[in-house]
Amino acid sequence: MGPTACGKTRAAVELVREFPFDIISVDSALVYRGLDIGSGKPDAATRAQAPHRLIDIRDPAEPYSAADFRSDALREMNEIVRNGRIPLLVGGTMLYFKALRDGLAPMPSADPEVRARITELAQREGWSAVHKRLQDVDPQAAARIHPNDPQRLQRALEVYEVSGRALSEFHADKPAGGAPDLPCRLAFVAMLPDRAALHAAIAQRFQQMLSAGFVDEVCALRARGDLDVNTPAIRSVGYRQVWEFLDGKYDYATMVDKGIAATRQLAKRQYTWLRGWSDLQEVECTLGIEDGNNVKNLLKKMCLGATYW
RNA sequence: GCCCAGAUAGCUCAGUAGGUAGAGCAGGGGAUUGAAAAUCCCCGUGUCGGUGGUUCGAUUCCGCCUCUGGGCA
Repeated sequence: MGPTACGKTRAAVELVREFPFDIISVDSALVYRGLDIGSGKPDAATRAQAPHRLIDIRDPAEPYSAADFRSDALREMNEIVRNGRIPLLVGGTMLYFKALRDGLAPMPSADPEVRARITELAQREGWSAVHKRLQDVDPQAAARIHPNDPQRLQRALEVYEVSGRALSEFHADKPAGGAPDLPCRLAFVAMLPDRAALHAAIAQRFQQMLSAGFVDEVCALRARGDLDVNTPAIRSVGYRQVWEFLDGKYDYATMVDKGIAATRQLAKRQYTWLRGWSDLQEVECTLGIEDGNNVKNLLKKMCLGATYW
């Protein structure tokens, strides 16, 4: 695990050379075909050397969710374990890691029609109306979810509309102690570089993406005609800013600044997740080529000291 | 060289009829159950360009200086 641009892929590629690991990507943007440059997707040569599962498994117009990830990842993990190998989950989407570790309460999945109805209500009467309605059907969720948080309000009301049952009840159903369906034990290792150093790496990488044709990649996605800035895939860091630049919302220099800032903000949220993560092994991360070795050495130590596998 | 307009938070700027100032963005902290690279919450002391003067008190008014735009030569 680690924030964006910390060198997870590079380290993973080194690990598969030495350990019997098969890589599973834990990344909500890499699942989309056609989001290559701007998502930092490992290139063909890298993937030939170190195959990644759960990359390019969705069209950008299709939704993907933490629940989808969980079932996909479990399927892949089972197969890898059956082959006598070890799953190496690599990525920065911390909710996916959490969903995998703790499980998710069994609940109805997203329903586009219900969502559209709730959005319509919000447009007509404001999100406070949605919050009020939620207060009637699920006071517990209404108390927990901030009235300004449209995404969570919508989801909570959606669950009720679809099932007639409160989101909070579904949550309460989930047995504490989590996920008995994992095919192996999980060990969490994080790369957490110095923040200022990461910021420099983020800026450099964004420029590299632009040199590599990021804007053209977004042009190609726009040319399809069925995507817009509200599509989850296009809301990804960088894609949204390039898209809005191409819309003429701001100039190129502003796009670069906003893209880099959005990436830093993503990294910040990833740090927040990881600071609170229990049983986390932190590996020394200097953003250099030696990081792969640092991870290797840590894993060897963990093998000696505990029975992780 | 002359005239005009600026100079206030990291950036863009607002403001103070004279009582030492606040927005947006950036940044920091946090939350996170089928959109999560998403969505949301909380956090604002800074020689108010420098220096003299007027004043009980100046970032605010006045003079000079410096710098930055724009105009005229």
